[in-house]
Amino acid sequence: MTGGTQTQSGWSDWEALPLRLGDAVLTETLDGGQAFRWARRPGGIWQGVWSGVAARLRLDGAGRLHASLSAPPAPGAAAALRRYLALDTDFEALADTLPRRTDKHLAASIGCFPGLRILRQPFGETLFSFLCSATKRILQIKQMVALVAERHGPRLSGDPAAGSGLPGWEAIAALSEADLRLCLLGFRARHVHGVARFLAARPGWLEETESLPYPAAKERLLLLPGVGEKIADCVLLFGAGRLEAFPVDVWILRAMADRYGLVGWKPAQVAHFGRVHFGQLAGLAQQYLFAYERSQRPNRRPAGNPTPGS
DNA sequence: GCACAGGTAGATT
DNA sequence: AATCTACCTGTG
Repeated sequence: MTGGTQTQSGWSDWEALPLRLGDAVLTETLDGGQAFRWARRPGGIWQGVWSGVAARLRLDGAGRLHASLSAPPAPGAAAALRRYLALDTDFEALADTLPRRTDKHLAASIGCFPGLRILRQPFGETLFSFLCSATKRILQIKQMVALVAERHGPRLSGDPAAGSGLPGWEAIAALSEADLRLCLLGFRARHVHGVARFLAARPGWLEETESLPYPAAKERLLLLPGVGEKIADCVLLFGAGRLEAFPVDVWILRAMADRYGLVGWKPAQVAHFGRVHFGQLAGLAQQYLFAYERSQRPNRRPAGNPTPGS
């Protein structure tokens, strides 16, 4: 180890990124259910890990985003951060092409989260994360994923507080279903284990899937155990930048029923409506609607809470 | 103590 | 083809 403040602290100097956004929007982007490996630390610093890179993000008083990487940085870490944050994509301009002039609710949702981004996470890690997501809250998904990383993933260099990366699919394939259950995955362990074996038998399958056009890529993801329509679309939206992917979950079903009058519509019907109504960037629209809906009723049960005494 | 959680898959009608 | 259910388990 040579001297210098960077290696002493374990983190590189803060560097400004070409991004301005509000604190609530940053929180929604990093911790709103796209990614599950970010934690807010004292001082409003977000720390996250993906594909062997550990990064810290914070906003300055003017709302500009600043980043610091674990030191010594992994090769290509700076480029990995730009890709992860999709800095080459102008989401505000894209949001402007959504039908916000004719869709009041969409306009309101965009207005609530100006600058909301779709992350471009590693494909394989996104698949793993969303296999863990079935009927779990974000906090619990984060706990499961963190346990798998701590127990079975590679320790990152630099600051010990940088944590561990997720194990790759080859490493997951070496785990038993019981190992995964010990990480609180529950019945999801069988799905993760099944996917790991599937991928182990097909080298290059995942990479090829990521490179295919959206319909073909989705068709292939649906072959995986534990991957249905919703998870396939989440993996393609958050892990492959396919902004046409339109995941339909309980929040979107609620939004469509309450805001668009689509009461009683099935997920497949809502998915079709989304594609037609929102177009090629339906996934971006979905993220605004999702964020808005969660902000309206955070952590609340459906109305009609039964009274225990009756 | 008990329903619920950003679902999926297999059984049943 | 549409609807019902089991699957795990930490939180509220």
